[in-house]
Amino acid sequence: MKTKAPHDLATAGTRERIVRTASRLMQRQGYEGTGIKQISREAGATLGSVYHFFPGGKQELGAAAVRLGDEEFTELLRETLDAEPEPEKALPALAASLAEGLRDSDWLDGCPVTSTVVGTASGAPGIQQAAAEAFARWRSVVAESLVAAGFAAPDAADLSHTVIATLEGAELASQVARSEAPLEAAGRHLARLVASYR
Amino acid sequence: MKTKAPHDLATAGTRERIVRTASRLMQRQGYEGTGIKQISREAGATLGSVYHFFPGGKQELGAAAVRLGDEEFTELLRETLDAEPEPEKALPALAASLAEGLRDSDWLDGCPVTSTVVGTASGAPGIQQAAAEAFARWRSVVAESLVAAGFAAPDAADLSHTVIATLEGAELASQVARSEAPLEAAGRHLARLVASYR
DNA sequence: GTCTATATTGGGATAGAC
DNA sequence: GTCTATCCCAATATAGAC
Repeated sequence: MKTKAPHDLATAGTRERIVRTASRLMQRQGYEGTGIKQISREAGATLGSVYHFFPGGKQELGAAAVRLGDEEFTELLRETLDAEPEPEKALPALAASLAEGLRDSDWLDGCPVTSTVVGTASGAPGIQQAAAEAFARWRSVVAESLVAAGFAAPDAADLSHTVIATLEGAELASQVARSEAPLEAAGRHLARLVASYR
Repeated sequence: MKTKAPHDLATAGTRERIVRTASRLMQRQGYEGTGIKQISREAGATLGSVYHFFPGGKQELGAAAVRLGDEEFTELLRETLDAEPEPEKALPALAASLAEGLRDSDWLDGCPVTSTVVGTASGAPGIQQAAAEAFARWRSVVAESLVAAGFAAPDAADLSHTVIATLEGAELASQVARSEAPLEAAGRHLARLVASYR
């Protein structure tokens, strides 16, 4: 098994510092709006190191950044859904978590996967695929949680589509409006929708 | 009253050709991924004409592109909601319209407002504000339609948040997954959610 | 209003010493 | 693995003739 990743940037290895910096910058500025030179500078690495670890250049780095965002949100999903076995309570808590992250960053930090993949559909298949895998993984985490809470498997699979889509859309709407209202409504309405399948 | 805009690019004036081309390109490539030279070339205008009509440069043009996307989706919303007075039927129809647009463009044309605004939050306040106004307008169109269908005004205002957020998120999820499934589920679940407030 | 030419900056990417 | 220097090109924006 590989060495576990340290959680703070200071003690992380070069490769990991680069990926985390790329993910954070692309989350705020998008893929096209983020330069490799800026990433290397803010990660405290040289341009040579970036191309050493990512010979595929910016696209390979973007795909790695999306995969990191995938892992992070997967973890948040699992934690929140495990902490509260009733989805009717876990879903509003999840929406509140997202709202907190947005507000604490002054509405700058939305979904890192969405920010990175939007606008790259045409010319970066690796990034598009990494994002598709992220969405699919999140859905399966939600679906498993619903099944564990006693929902029928087909209902759970179906609902997982809308849970992820609604959270994504509400996070975007909250960011644009600079208001927690869309995420608050989303959490409440998702709980109500799920409850209607009991 | 001003002259009505022609609906095909060929007979449109220069300024309008530029805005429409910018909107279409930014929808596919994002704001940062789209160059002014590409816009001028594909619009059949010279660079000088672009800066003549948009002295504020790319940011002013981006804001105009977002406003055009706002108008277009507002129109689709009004048409669909007026054609079917029952929201339980209109909402799935709306989702199906979005899915059709995505599939017909080979999953390239998502929401032009979202594509353009994502990744510009930090440094382009005009674009961010135009997007905020678009989301607010769409919400109010949905809320008015729900009130007309007999829903209580507070419920309608509240639901309008989730209707827009879910459609946006599902359109994004469908685009990334290259599948109509997220939008199909969204339309069905929104109808069910709205029905629960009857 | 339209066009061409150009100034200037920064982008991604590479080479090769260490 | 790290670092510096550099190539090449595209980006936004401007100037000024017509």
